[in-house]
Amino acid sequence: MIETIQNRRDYENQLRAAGVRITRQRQVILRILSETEDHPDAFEILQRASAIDPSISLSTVYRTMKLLEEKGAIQRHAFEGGRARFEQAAGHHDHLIDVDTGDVIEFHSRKLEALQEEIARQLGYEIVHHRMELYARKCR
Amino acid sequence: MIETIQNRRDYENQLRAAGVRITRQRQVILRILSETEDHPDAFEILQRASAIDPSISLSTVYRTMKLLEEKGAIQRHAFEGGRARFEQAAGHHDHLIDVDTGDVIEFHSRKLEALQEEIARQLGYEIVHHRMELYARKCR
DNA sequence: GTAATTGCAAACGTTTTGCATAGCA
DNA sequence: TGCTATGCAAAACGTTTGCAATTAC
Repeated sequence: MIETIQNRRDYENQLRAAGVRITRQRQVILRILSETEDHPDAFEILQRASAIDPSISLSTVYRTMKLLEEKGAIQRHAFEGGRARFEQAAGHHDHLIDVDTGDVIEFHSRKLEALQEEIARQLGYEIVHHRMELYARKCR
Repeated sequence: MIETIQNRRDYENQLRAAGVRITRQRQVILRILSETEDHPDAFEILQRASAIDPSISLSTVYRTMKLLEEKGAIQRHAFEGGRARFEQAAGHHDHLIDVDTGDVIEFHSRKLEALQEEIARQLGYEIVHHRMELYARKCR
C-alpha cells in the first residue's frame, strides 16, 4: 500500500518500488496529482496534462487512475452528477460539497467515525469502508 | 412535496393533485414502487412492470423516475457500481451495503444527523441533503 | 530484447432524447 | 380538442478495451 504522498518524487519512487514503470505520461499525471488541491475528474486531469504534454490520451488518464487506485495512491469518488473525481489518498476524510459552486471541502471527525462503527456493529457488521457526503449551502 | 406514501392510491392521488397525469404505465410503476421493499434499478423496475404490462418501455421507466424524483416521491441512489437505484422517499434514512451480497440495510440515527449538522455549521454551511453509506461485511 | 504501456478508434453500459403516434383530461 | 406521455431507435455520456506501434527497463 502506497503511503501518503507529498510530492512527485515520492510518488515515483514508491511506485517504482512497487514494480510500476514510470513512463513519460505517468510522470506528468503524477506531477499533476501531487500539485493539485482539488478533486479533478479524468477530463480535467487530461486538460492539465495536455498543457504539459499534448500527446497524452484520455485512455492513459483512465488507465493510470485505475492503476493508482489499485496501488492505493489515489481515491476515486462518485459525487452526485456524472463523472468520477480523483484525489490523493491522504489520510481518510469526508466531503462537504457546496451545492451552489461545486466546491469540495474536506473534513474529518473521529466522533463521526466512532458512531458509524457503533451503528454497523449493532447491525452485526464490520465496516469495510464508508462514504459520507454533505451537500450544503453557505450560511448567510 | 409529496409526502410519505404507503400505497398506490396515495401515490396516484397526490400526484394527480400535483397536476400529474396518471397514465396506465405510471399506474403500474407506482404500484411496483409502493409494493417493493428493496432498492431496484431501472432495469429491475422494467422487468417487474413488464410482468404486468409488457408494453412498458425503459424510457418510460426513466422518465417516470425523473418525474417522481422531481416531485419528491422517490429518491435516487448511486451506490458504488453502475446503475442508479430507486426507493420511495419515506422518512430519511441511510444505507449499509453488504459488500459480499449487495444487500442494502436501511438505518437511521438521530445522533448521526445531529453530528452532521454540527460539522456543517462549524464549516459555515447548512446541510441541503446528505449521503452516507457504510460498506460492510457481516461479523462472524 | 521483451514485456508493459501507449494512442487511437471502436465498444461498452447506462441514461437521455427526437420524433411520430397514442391517449389522458 | 389540445397537450402530454409514450415507444422506438438513435444519440449521448463516461468509461473501458482490442490492437498494432512504441517504449521502459
